[in-house]
Amino acid sequence: MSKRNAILVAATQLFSRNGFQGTSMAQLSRLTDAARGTIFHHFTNKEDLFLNILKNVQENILTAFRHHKETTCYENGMEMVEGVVTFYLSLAGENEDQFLLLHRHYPYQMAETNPAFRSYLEAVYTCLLDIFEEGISIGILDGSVKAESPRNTAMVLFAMVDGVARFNTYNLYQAGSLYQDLITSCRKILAPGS
Amino acid sequence: MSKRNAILVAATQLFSRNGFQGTSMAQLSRLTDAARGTIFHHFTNKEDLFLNILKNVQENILTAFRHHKETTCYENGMEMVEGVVTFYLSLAGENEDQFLLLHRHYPYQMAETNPAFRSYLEAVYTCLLDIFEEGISIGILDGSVKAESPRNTAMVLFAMVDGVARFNTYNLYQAGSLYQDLITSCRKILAPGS
DNA sequence: ATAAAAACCGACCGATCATTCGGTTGGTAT
DNA sequence: ATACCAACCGAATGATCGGTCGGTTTTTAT
Repeated sequence: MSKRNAILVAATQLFSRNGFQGTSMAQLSRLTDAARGTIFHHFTNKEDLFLNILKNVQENILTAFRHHKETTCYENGMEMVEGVVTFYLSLAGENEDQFLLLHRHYPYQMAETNPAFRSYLEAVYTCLLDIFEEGISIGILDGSVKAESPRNTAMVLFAMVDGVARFNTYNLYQAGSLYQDLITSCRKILAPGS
Repeated sequence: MSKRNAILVAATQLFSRNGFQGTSMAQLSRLTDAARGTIFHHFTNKEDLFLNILKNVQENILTAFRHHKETTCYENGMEMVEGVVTFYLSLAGENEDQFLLLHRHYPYQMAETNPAFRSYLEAVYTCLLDIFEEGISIGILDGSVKAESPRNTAMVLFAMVDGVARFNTYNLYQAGSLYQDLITSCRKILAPGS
């Protein structure tokens, strides 16, 4: 792995666990065995490093979902939504650092003033909401789902799934066993009335 | 208002908007017209200041819900849950800074090592989940709600409500009009099958 | 083999950080 | 009037911060 990549990986870990402002370039230098000057050779400044991490996160998530969509097919819309929810949770489990980064408030704070941050974040959430919405819309056509506004229902659904995932990162309760309840709630939200 | 209180209010604003590590005592001193020494007269250090803020947040939320419970009564469990959801959203709207603080990751990071932080956060979420669970349990008894595990259903429900509230703070989309969809989803999750 | 380019290094810089401390002020009890 | 104490102040401190720069090593292309 190139040193530039090693820096990105280590910085993702540090930024997600200790926060952007809670991470010093000295820490990052120690963790990567790269001199501080080397880090600034690859990235113009600390913020640029963070932006590149966010770019990685965005590409990773978009690629993963594109691949998921191409390699799986479902009987109907309801099954597709359920599959997407399951895939989202497993992806969040495999890439803990990247998702923890998205669960911190700092990226969204940056997005208020820096359009580059905003566009990466928008890309992530637009992608996620689009997939949820697509499953819902398909489900409405094939009769497996009933929803008034597919977009709004997708938002509420995603808020629920992401909320459960985030609740786990709080480490206040062991909420890991909520998967079944989550899926059940999804089905109830989408199910057409008998 | 006492200077100590003014410091607490201003610090809540700064910590929630710029983060704990993104706020300097110099900033806080400027915003409160209090010398830096004065802040350290009232609070032993920056972390102790943050802990006192979290204590305020906890007391505020617990008091608000206790008052809400004492002054309102509902026809059945389903109505109670719906009322609690509505009250939670309005409370979050009135105390933006306090809830934004809870939506940042830093308090939970502190809770990993500092038991005082952990106990305040646990108190908040235990209170919230208890109220959701109570509504669900009452609803099961009066027939307005059906749920397998009241506690787990309460968690999923709360994750959904809080997830929507948080989504608004991202300022990526205008998700403010999700209230109706949220309530609808709540009812669908809890509704007994015809 | 050689030259150009890219990667890498760490001492150094000015700014800023949380915290300390010696001292002043204003109110209150005696 | 005196003594006391909590509230308040701001200059000083040492550590740490992000970032720079001149120079060395490694890689690549010719």
